[in-house]
Amino acid sequence: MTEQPEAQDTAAAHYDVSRYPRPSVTVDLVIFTIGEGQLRALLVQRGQWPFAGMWALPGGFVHLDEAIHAAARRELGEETGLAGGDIYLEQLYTFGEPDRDPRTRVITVAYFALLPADVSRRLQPGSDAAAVRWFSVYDLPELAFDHQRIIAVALSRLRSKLDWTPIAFRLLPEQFTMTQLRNLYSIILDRALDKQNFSKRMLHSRTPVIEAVPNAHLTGAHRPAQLYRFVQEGRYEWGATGGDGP
Amino acid sequence: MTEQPEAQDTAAAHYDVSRYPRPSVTVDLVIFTIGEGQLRALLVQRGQWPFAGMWALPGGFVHLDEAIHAAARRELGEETGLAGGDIYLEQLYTFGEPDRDPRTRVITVAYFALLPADVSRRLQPGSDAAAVRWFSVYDLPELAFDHQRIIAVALSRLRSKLDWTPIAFRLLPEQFTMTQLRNLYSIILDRALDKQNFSKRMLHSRTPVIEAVPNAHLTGAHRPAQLYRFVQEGRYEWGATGGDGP
DNA sequence: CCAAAAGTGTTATGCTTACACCCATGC
DNA sequence: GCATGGGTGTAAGCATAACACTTTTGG
Repeated sequence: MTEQPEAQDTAAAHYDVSRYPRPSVTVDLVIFTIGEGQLRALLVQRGQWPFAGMWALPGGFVHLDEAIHAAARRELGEETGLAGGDIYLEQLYTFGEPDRDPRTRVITVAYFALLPADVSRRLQPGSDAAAVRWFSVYDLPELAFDHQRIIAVALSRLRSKLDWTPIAFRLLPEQFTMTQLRNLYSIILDRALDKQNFSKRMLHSRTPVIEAVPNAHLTGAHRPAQLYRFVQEGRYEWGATGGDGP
Repeated sequence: MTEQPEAQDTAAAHYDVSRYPRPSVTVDLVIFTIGEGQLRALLVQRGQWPFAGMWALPGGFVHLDEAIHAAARRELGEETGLAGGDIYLEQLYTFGEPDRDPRTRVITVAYFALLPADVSRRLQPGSDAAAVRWFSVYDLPELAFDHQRIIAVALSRLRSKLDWTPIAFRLLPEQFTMTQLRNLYSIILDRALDKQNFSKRMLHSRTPVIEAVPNAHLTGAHRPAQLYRFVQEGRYEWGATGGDGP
């Protein structure tokens, strides 16, 4: 029977539910951003047992009166100082091996977030002088708990979503050049991409996803580059952003 | 800080972890099968408050010393009588709105399972004369909790995985005709599929996924149909079956 | 003038789609 | 022999991949 431990019917069954031993439930966040030509994730250094001194994903407990996605967004805000709900946040997977935390049984619902490059650059990670740092996902330190695996799963999800959802734009400023966009894909997919074919795919696809910003050009050391913006053509199907669920 | 509620460091922090209020954690199962030309899901009728008399997904508590995927597989065995680990089982999503269960805070990790048509046909659902039944996913009764939504998410996941993973074969017997396979896709995707093009896609794809069984034909009312089988060409990348994780 | 980066065009390939057609069996 | 479902073939269209080329700026 649903919600019943041993498929037993008892008259007082609706009181039993709270008598069973309960695990702790946390959320852990894989916060991605693009910085200095690298895909980076935000990590915090642990101050105490277990895994004292090691780096770990930001996270925390889910409050009893709080939705899981709300806990994830709260943690995101606490960790980055970004209050707005405009940061991409998606539930990743739930990890719950009995021995993943030596203290007690802890089940963690992992989320991943995407910070636009310009946002994370303005950010003061660890403004309280705490040990909070961006790490390249291809050069991670030894991680606490099963966080290595969580990041691997997050990276895998990010990669696979890259070419069938417009998720990439959540890592870029509102306006960007074609080269920036291509570099983003190149960094995440970890392989070279043909300049022209990439551009064609983006601009001349059946349902166009980006459009040129009129009279907007990025002036730099060489020929000015056209600026593009993402176009949401009537609400795109995102994975899961604001609410709780896909 | 990870695993800490308020990002505070205290000396006795490793004792604090178990003092915080903890939610109950369950697993709920969306068990799919193909029966009588329909995509069906297994439901159980609730005997008590809350939602007494209504239909719900099979599920139960995660034991404290038990991995989540182990709990899901245990429930699958209890509900279907199938002990083997050869049934496809994949973590779907974690639902945890504070009010989704009127008894107390219950977070549920939803899984979906795929039963081959021949297996579910041999099955005695509700052998203990309990109210356990297969329902067409396109004609569901009113459901308890947020189970309607869980099924919707499961169906969506099943559909999207259909054409980039060999997940369909987990719903068919080991050998099947091309028409059976096409009907399966047709039922799940809820649209007609061209006979020849479907066959071509299956047989002449770059990495072939099925192969003809030599000298095996299904004899019926008309021309005998070739039997095919799935070919795993060196361990395919499944979503998540046995272990815990994608 | 020249290096560097932006942007354009052309061809080949391969998968998908839409159809038209033949084959084998039971009644 | 004929209805029914199983199986094969072909041509058009679209998207991608590979690659050579022109344009525009700053120094």
